[in-house]
Amino acid sequence: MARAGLTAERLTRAAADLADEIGFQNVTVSALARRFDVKPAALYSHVKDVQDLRARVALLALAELADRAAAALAGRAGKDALVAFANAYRGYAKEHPGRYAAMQIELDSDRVDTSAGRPHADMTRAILRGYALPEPDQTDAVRMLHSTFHGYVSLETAGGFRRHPRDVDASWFRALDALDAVLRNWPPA
Amino acid sequence: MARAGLTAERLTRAAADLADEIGFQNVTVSALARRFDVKPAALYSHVKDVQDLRARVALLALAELADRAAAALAGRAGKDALVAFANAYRGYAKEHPGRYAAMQIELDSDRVDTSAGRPHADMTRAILRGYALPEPDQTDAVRMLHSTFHGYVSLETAGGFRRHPRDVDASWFRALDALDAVLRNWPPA
DNA sequence: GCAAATACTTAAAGGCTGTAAGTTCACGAG
DNA sequence: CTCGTGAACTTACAGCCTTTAAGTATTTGC
Repeated sequence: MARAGLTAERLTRAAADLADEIGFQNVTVSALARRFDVKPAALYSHVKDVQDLRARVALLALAELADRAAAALAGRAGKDALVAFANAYRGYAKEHPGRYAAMQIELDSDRVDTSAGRPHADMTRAILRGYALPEPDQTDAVRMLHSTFHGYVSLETAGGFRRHPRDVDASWFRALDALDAVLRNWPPA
Repeated sequence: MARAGLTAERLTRAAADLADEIGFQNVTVSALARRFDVKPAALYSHVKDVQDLRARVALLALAELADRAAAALAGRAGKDALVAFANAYRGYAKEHPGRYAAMQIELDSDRVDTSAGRPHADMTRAILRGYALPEPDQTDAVRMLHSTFHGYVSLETAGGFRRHPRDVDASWFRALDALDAVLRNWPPA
């Protein structure tokens, strides 16, 4: 009986793919074991429990998205950077719905600190360089940007916009226009 | 053996309370049966299955939130209305995290159409009355507002803003200022 | 007061998580 | 080359959850 060659990393990648295929909620130790033609118990040597597995998927997704966003941001500034980042974000979420869903779980702060937490915050701030906002406005703006991106993608994925005929991409670009406008003219406290 | 007096409505309300207490994910037929001192199988006379139970909680939450939002909106216009609606939304989500989480599941469109779907869309449009936006800008703005509200609340609840000392309420109010500003001066296509 | 509808229980199958103990394979040391 | 040790995987099992089917008890309405 040849061994399957399980690894925490291989399991994580496979779990991420599984999440994109069948939904993050349906990623289970049993389903993953089935994919490797192995008994469920075998996974517990590589992964603590199902929470651990899901957290690993979340961190993988955070890292992947950070890479994409960094690439999109390279050499751009101002609205260009804003749009590129936003589209990278939305594109990743649409392409990898399971991974994106994974990112929304609550991670232990130690896990996030030691890995993909920093890059995100730093990068979102990079978008704002062109708009020259002082603190704490910058933090407020970062939070608003992240909220809008996440909210839009999340509602879109959940089908929340499907009840109106207006083109969903068009609304997205208008939202980016609006964000650019408000960043260029950030209201005083 | 006195009967428990189960009803779809009573079960739904109890499930909603349970969701707020232990998290929507943890709302299970068994847990709910335990709360009524009844065997799990008893619930299946009143509710189709666990999906049905969860959908009912979602619809309950949608209706409750619609009521609150309507009350908040009464007699207000412009930025006043925007802020009142937004605070009602966020307040409900923070007060009822389980119910709020329930609202995010995908509902069969027939369910939503026949109940709490309409009021929401109509109400959000009521906010915009003071800003006099033509279509399709109005739809775009509705989508952006909803995205920002949902995104902010969702990230806040998930602890996404906890890594920075900036006051979370302050950022929220600045986001509302920004939304008001952008609505008053909606960028042309 | 009785028949029929309703409310709930018992029973049971099937799936998932997770632990413990057993077996088998791979690999380095002698 | 073979032996032993540790890692990889399986078997076995306990516990919990969902859901259906069949049985019992209680309420309701005629």
